[in-house]
Amino acid sequence: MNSPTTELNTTQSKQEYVGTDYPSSKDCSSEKDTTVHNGPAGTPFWTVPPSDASLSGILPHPHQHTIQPRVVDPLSVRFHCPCQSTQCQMTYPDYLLDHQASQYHLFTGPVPVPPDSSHHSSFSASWFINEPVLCSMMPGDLHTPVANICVPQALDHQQVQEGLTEVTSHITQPVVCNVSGGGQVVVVNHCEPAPVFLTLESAPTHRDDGPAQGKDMTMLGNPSQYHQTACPLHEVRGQTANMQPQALPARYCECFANGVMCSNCDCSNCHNNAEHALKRHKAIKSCLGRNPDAFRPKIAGGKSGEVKGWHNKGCNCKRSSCLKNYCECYEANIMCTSSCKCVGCRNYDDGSKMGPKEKTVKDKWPVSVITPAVVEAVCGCLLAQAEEAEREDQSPAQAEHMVLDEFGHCLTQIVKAMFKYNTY
DNA sequence: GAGTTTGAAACT
DNA sequence: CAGTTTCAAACTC
Repeated sequence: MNSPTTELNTTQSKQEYVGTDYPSSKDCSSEKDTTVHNGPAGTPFWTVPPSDASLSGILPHPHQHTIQPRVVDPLSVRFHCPCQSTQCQMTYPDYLLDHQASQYHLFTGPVPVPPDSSHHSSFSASWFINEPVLCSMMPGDLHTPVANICVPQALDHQQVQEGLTEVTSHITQPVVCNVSGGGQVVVVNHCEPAPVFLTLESAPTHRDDGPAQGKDMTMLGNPSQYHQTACPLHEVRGQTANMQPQALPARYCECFANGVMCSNCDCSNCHNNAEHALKRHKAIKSCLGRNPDAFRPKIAGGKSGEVKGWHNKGCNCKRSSCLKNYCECYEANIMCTSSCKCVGCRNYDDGSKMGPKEKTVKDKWPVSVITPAVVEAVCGCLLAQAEEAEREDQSPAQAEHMVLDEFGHCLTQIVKAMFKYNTY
């Protein structure tokens, strides 16, 4: 089974924080935020209305579009929004996203554009996917926020290109991006309390340094999700202190693998830092060339509810029965699925966990997609549809029809997702 | 803390 | 794609 991706949004809401004004530890899945924050230049950070607790790709919403990628570059895919509506604020024609995906769904709420923001229009978009979203922009279009990144005008072309390439190389998880009119770029991780800051100078040495000052396009990922501690001592194989390596270590460094630069690590002769941005970029490119999923989180989905997610590739354990932390599935506290190629697996739910003989892959634990989050999302969809019917002054019968139609869409998506995950 | 086991990732 | 190598983390003592 391929990586079980989903078009279902199981994340219930989005939070947007400006600067350091974010909670220290909150489960974003429980958050609802419909307020409008003021950005540094008085530009509002628009948040998405609560009806966004929706299943992506389900709502026939005027601001929701399925964007089909068109390959432009090995590192990026250009997306074209089909929306021609003036109501939709996606006024930027192109979206450069993660090349790994074949299809993304972009959902935007009605975003009012301040009258003075012809260039730096506030733009809020939530990528309802459990896939990495890599944002980039079009060369030569420096002033146009693309895929929710706003580039300060002070940057020269090369900076922008290099910087954004860095950005595209490191956002390896779903993010909600905000665009400010003042030049500060704030990318808010969908389920992390701390924003992921894009800055324009060399990276702060520690994430706690707070928001960067808007000079460096180096991506400072929030490492907490994938990297709780600094990466351990590692040295590039075959590389001595005197040697200039051709590329960064393409493996074994957790920071690098997670798409973040080393910070406060015990690395020896580390090149995974802003100082070696070019080499780092080359290494990233090289890695992606070999393996497009190289910077993809291993564990996807399952932000809330009983199902914690799934392993994108599946484990390959042979001797641990998938009951030790050697097993990535077990370590992530998830059960093995048909994606796994493990031998003698006992990491499945048969009620006893004592299965003496290996089950076939199809007997293994099926990934449930009907999590509480999904249920809630469906309810949100139905409610949004009812509200829309009300706004449009539809008759009760017509409103009922719209809601039922929406429910049918939701069910279709759920069934699709179930087949996608479980490969029955 | 040292040595062993294990499995992911890179490499061939 | 399969086998091998390398590595770091998990585990054991």
